[in-house]
Amino acid sequence: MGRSPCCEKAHTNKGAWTKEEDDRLIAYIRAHGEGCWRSLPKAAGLLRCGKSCRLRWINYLRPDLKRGNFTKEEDELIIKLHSLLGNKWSLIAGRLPGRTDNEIKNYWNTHIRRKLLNRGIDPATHRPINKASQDVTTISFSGAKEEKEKISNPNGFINKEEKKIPVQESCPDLNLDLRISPPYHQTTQPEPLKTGGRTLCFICSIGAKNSKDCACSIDSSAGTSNSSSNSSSSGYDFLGLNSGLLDYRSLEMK
DNA sequence: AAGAGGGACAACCGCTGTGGA
DNA sequence: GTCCACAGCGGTTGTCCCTCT
Repeated sequence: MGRSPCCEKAHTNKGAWTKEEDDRLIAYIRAHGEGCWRSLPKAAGLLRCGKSCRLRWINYLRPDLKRGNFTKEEDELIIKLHSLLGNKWSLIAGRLPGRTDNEIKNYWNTHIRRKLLNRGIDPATHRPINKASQDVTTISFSGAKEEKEKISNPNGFINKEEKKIPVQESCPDLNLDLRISPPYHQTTQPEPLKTGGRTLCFICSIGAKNSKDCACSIDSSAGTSNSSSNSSSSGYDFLGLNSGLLDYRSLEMK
């Protein structure tokens, strides 16, 4: 049994894409649009697997991609979103126009992770490293895999660049300790966020419908009491998520 | 100058979710 | 309810390039 391979591997190219392959793929998608990736390589005359074509298009050839360095604003937005969503790179990418999940994932692993460590913040939990064990409720779907790193730095110093930087001093300019608190009180219009008569959980409200983290079925009557029209006064339209649209300009760094 | 080591990033692999038969 | 094809996702690997010794 088992699943058949996605393509005939013996007859497909692998590795870096050539200019000619790129041109063929672009021309084909311009003419026929995206979709049906399995049959695309053959139709476009490419000796590539459909998955490879899809990845190449999505990550590098799409015309709406924003190339170049990440801005400081993007940096901070990624950090905030990661603290909320964990390694849900596609969701994070969805909030950053012109950026791809792969790009963000690479950028996280190569730049931001180190940046947070230098600030004395655990990139997995977004808490100060020396306080990571405190009982603070934060939003994160990622596990505590980074315990190893904490254990490997028992003296409170991290990595080569920060030999002289005690972790104890967490960054003064960025508070990433994101929390959810229960509704302060019911507003006059305690309408839960509903779509088609169905109450949406927090996960769904941020666009992760049907995710395994979705709690709609678990607690559909919890009454998240969100009101997008009066979110700021209730303090419960968390990051503007009730509207289903997170505008990063509204994210304010403490 | 040359090799080692590490960083950055493109690409691949394997798994999961979804929809149709 | 089950099987299968497909798209999409996240983790991992491969490779290039730069810096250091």
